[in-house]
This record gives sequence, C-alpha cells and structure tokens, in this order.
Amino acid sequence: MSETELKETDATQRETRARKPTITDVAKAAGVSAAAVSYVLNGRLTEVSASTAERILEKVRELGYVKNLAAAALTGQRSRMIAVIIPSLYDPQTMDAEPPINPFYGQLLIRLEHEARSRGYTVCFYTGREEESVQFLLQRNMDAAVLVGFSEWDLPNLLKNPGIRCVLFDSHKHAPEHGHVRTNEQKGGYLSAERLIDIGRRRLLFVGPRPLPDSDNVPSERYRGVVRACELVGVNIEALEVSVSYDAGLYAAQKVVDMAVDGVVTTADIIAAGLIDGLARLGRSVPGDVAVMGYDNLPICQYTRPQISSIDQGLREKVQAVMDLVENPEPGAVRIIDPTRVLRQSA
Amino acid sequence: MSETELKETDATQRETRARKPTITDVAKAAGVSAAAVSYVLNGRLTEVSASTAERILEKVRELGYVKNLAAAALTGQRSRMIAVIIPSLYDPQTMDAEPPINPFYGQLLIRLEHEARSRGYTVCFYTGREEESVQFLLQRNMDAAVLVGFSEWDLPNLLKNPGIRCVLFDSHKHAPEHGHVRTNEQKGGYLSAERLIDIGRRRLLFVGPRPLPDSDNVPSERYRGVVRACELVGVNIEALEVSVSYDAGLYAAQKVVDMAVDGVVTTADIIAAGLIDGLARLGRSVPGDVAVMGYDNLPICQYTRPQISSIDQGLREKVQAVMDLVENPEPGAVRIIDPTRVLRQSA
DNA sequence: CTGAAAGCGCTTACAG
DNA sequence: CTGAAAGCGCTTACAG
Repeated sequence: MSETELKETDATQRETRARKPTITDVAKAAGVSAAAVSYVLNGRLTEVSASTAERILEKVRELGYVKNLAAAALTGQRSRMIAVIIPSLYDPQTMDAEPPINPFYGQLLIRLEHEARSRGYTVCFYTGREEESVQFLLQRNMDAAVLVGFSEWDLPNLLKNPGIRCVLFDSHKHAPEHGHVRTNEQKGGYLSAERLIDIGRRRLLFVGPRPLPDSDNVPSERYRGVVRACELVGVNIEALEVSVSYDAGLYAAQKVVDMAVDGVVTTADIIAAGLIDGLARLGRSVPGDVAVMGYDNLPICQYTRPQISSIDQGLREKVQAVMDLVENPEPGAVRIIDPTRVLRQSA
Repeated sequence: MSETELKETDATQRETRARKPTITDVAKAAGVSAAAVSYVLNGRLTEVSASTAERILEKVRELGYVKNLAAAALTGQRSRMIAVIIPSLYDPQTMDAEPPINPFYGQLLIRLEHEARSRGYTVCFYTGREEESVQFLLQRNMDAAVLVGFSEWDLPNLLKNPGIRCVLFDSHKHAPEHGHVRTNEQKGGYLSAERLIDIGRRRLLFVGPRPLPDSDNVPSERYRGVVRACELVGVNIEALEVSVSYDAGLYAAQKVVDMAVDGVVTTADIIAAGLIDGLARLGRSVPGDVAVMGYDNLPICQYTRPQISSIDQGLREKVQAVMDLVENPEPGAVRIIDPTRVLRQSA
C-alpha cells in the first residue's frame, strides 16, 4: 500500500473537521507538507519555490487559516506577549480596587498597548500580588513584565527569577539584570519649583509621598530637584507627607493654610485637584493666595478650576523606550526621559 | 538493554537542562509518569494514590514547577484568557490615541481585570481595527472577547466568526449567539432629566452623540428616557449633537447660552466637565444659571468646580455579569443593570 | 492505582 | 526545492 493511499484514508476518516483550520489542513489543501506551510508563514522564502509559496498562501486565504500562536510559542519561540504589572493599584492590605484610581494608569495602559501592538505584541494586564504575578508570568510564558511604579516595595521573586525579563517603569530600585525607564525626576521637581519661584512665591511646600534623604525613589528625587531650585534663590521649602489621591489633597489644604505657604509642589495631578478644591472651601484663591503645581499632565488638568499647571513626563517617549527594551534587552540599561513644564492657571 | 538503562542514558545526555522545569522533570524526580503529575495538578485525585500525590506535590514545590498554560491549552482546554476590545478608543481614521481618552475605559479595564483574576482569568487588552482583532483573537486562542461600547459600528467579522465567543458591553446591537451586558439606559436618562425637573428646570437640552428615533443605541435610549421624564411634566427638551470629549463640552457651552436653556443632560462626565468650564468662561454659573448632569460617575466628578452630579452605571455589577457570561455563555442573554443617581453640586 | 502512547498545532534540523 | 521525523509541554483515554 503506497503512502499516498494511506494519506487518503486518513483524510476520509476525519470527515468532521475541527472548525479552526490548522497548518496541516492548509498543507493538505495545497498538496505540500506542513513544514512548507510553516516556512512560507514565517517568511523563510528561500526554503520554498515561489510557485508553491503562492499556492500555499492562496489556500491560507481560502481556508481562513490563522496561526495558533500558543502552539508556535511552544517550540521555543517568544510568545510576543507582555504583561503590565501595577502593584500599587490596590490597597495592599485589602487588595480592594474600589477607591479612586489614579487615571494615570489608564493612560499608561492605553499608550503602551498602542505601541506594543504596532510592534506585534499583545499586552496583558495584571494587578495581583507579587508572589502570584511570578506564577502568572511563568504560566503564561510572557516575554517580559513591565513593572510600573513600585517604590519602597521589594519585588525579589520577580526580579530574581531568571525566567522573567523585566522592564522597570518609574521604579527607583536598580536591578542589574533588567532594563529601566523613568523620568528625570529631579528635573521635574526643579521645573515645578522654579515656576513657583518665577512668579514670586517664597514660602513653598512639597506635598506628596514622603521624600527620604537616603532614598532615590520617585518622591525623594523630585524633592531633591525642588530643594535645588529653592537653594538657588534662598527660598524656604518644607515637605508634607500625603498619599497619592484626591482626598489627600483635600486634607492637605488645611495644612497649607496653617503653614501660610504661598506655593505648593505636588507629586500628582490628582493631589493638586484635591488641594485646589480644599483651598476653595477654605476661602483661599488659587493661584492668588496659593499657587499649585501638579504632576503628570493628565487630562484632568483641564477639568479643574483653575486648570492645573503641571509637569509632563513624556509618556509617549517612555512607552517607546519600554518597548525598545522589551525587544532588545540591555541588562542594567537606564533610559531617562526629560519632563517638560505645561503652564495653565494654577501657577 | 533494559528500559531503565535507556532512560538513564537519556537523562545523562541532557545534563544542561532548560531553566524552567517541565512536567517530565517533576515526574522523573518523583519517580512517576508525567500522566500522574498531570492528574495531581488537575485535582484528579481518584487517579492517584494519596502517597504518590504527596510525593509529587513535594517535588513540584522543590523544583519550583509552574505549569505552561499555553501547552495545556493546546490539548483542547480553554486558555482562560479574555480580551477586552475597545474599538472606539481611537479616531478610526488615523488610529491615533493622542487626544483625550475617556477615563471611563481605564476604570473599566481595571475593574474587569480584578474580577477576571479572581476567577482565574487573564485579561488582554486590544484596541486595533476590527479585522485585525479577529485575527488577534484566533491567534491567541482567547476564550472570549468583551466588546466595549460599539454603537453604530458593525462588527460582522467578529460577531459571525463561530470560533469567537463575545460578550457585548454597552452595545445596543443584539447578537443572538452572544451575551450582552448593559445599563438600563432609559432609566439613566430618566433619572438625569428627573433631577433637573425636580430642581425647577423647564428648558432642557440633551448634549451627547445624536439620538436617533429608529435606533436603540446608547444615546438614543438615554434620550428616550429623558423625553419620557419631560413629557410627564410637559417640559421642553431639545438635543445637541456632540462627540464624547471635554472639548465637545466646551464647544457646547456657547450653544447652551444661545438657546437659553436652564438644564443640561449630558451623556458623559467629561462632556459635563467641558461644559461647566465653558459656561464659566461665558460668565454663567452652574447650577445657578444652568444645571448640568454628567454620566458615568467617574472620579473626575469630584475634581470639577462645581462637582458633577452624575449617573452611576453600576460598573461593579456589570463587570460581574460580564464574567458570568464568559464562564457560562448563554446565547442571546441580556443582562441589564439599573443605574443610580449620585447628587453633587452641578444639579 | 500506574504507565506507555497518541495527540494538540506548530517549528526546525536533516535527509533526499 | 521538498518531505518525514522529532520535539515543544501538556492531557487524555486506554491498557495493565
């Protein structure tokens, strides 16, 4: 019995075919081997004659064949999936997502997906605990994890796991095996304070997560920039520790009044939004009595009254840098993007 | 030569092992077959003795084994990945994501991921064109696609492809093969208009995407609810067509003044935010001269001055309903969630 | 209760 | 230039 006969028998036995055509279906239809189809699909044109390739591609179209990427990934290829991990989204205690979520993360996700897709990547999104995210990344065979804004957190399991490639985004900790993308935070702080000084403010307050003298996390770096700007002209500066939320800004308003400051550097637009509202409630005018700088340059800067002057962190560039490092990892690489100042009404 | 000897030879030949342990590695370490490991991993405890299971689990821990879900999915299992498709995120012409993105989508994504994860699903996120998304879903073997807010768009390739399970979110088109989750839009419109009427407004304007008499898309349904509320008390109502953005709201302000209305129903908080700012520029007070209702009850409702009274669409419940339908598909099912009214300052 | 075998859909050397 | 074979990591009947 010849090979051909055997094959035909096989074919007839499987009358009821799975809905989704496979590479084998295409191969049969085109009268070639699965290997040939694979070659054509992967652009290895030297391996197949032009006419066969043509025939194969026609069958691909005809059958509506779509490659199963999971199967392809199994043979040692990259999965072309990346995961965005945002640990700070939830209250770590309760893991509850109920309360105000900084709209910055939505922006980031959307921008990142756009850039990733243009390069042929799919983005998954994960907000669980660290230990679980290690499991997740391994299970799903992610090409890389983009770790967003972890500050004092340790992520030893993630960072040390040799099977996981990471790109640290807005994270101060240096991981020698991984890539890093961040804004020049000192410059951001400097630009912010400088504006307040330029418009004649002399009693400044920094409002945001606590800056630490011996840390290089985001708020600490920003504060450093603020201090630098102040020292240049001998202006007074203090710091008020609050969390990153609208309510925190609201709360800060009373302090601002008590301390009789005339200019505030915040570390987030949503803090600024809360502060502006809080000050209004206390009968203070912005920027008249107190000038306020935001940070991130989110759309909400336009929505508040007065509109928020802010620092744009160059998200577009940062997202490109992230994908560059995903595609061409450079262990220990640090990409630092310069922020710019966007003036509106609040300062 | 015995089987055992052969196996040992094999083992020694692969001294340099892949970093990530496989089911076979675990099997070898535990001295059982891969099948046994698989059974234990999948909780088929009847197939394996308790002592063997124990031994296997120990090795799993010891080796740090993590299952490759892609491989598992290959054997006909579900991938436990879902994709959130948001076609309306970009300008369909340019596919450019630059300009204002409604923060609602960020909220939705984050909530959905939370709910999905708690049920063991991973969420991917996709904003490409329809044709490409079909390809994407098939390639990635997604269990389901959550189609967010498509209105006049046709998605024939997506909806008709038998290989793709969809859950339509806030989409008016009825797809008999798929599940649907939406808000009771008529009620939302009704609640919004009712509030304006309650506070004595008699010249109302509906501001949002154009409502159509013969359509049951989101704005049309909301408008219907608005009209119903107005007819009950003989109040005048007109409609102004704008896109969903802050700038559109800003633009609408002049019209609102020209038309001398005293109450506005918008279809989105960001429209309301723009409108409020636009009215302020024109020297009108909100809610004094014009009362304004938002829609979605986003965090930004707190940030504006005055704060926006809005309609909460019950996102939490909706997200649960979506996942219910992902797990237990009911072709043609429609889950309708009732919205609630949240009063602040703007109305 | 346990193991060997076949298969999921793809890719990659390796012979012809 | 083309095809048969082995393998990726897992699961599932099917014999023992």
